[in-house]
Amino acid sequence: MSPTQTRPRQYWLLKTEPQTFSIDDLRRAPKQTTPWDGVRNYQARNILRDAMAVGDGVLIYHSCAKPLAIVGRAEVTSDSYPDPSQFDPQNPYFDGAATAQNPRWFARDITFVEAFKRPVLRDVLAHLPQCADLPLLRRGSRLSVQPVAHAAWGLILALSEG
DNA sequence: GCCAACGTTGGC
DNA sequence: GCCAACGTTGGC
Repeated sequence: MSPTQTRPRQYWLLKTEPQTFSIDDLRRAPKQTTPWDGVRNYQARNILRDAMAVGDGVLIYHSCAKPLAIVGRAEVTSDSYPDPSQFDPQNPYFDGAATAQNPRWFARDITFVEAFKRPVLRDVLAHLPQCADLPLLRRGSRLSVQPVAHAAWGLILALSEG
């Protein structure tokens, strides 16, 4: 946690395909922490780089999964830093246009907080007025790093507790 | 596996 | 700067 946090805590949602990286992978990661890297969309990049802050809350959503659901919670635990994968030619996320002086893509560390006892299903979210503004539920939305309003955050946590 | 929606690329 | 083509995402 930053001792100099200067704004109210904000909330975010991160999409991940569990066959690639799941909430259990995060739980079992060293220090229960992972770099959230490989993001190659400018809008998502901007959120990652500029909008997030240490201490912010993060919901983890499993896409391409059964069931589609928010499955747990994490916390932002680092400032943004250049995503190392953009510099590695062996990495699928390599970007030849990026340089150390002028990185294009950014990452942050996130740390496991809990796996929901009751994952909050997409089908349920879709019926909640408090969640109507979630980009997640917008038709055709592909944003993998997105904001979550306070009301939605509170409701989702309440639902996760049953 | 399908395909709609979206973002990016590149020719002009 | 337009826009068609293409690749990717991600629910269904």
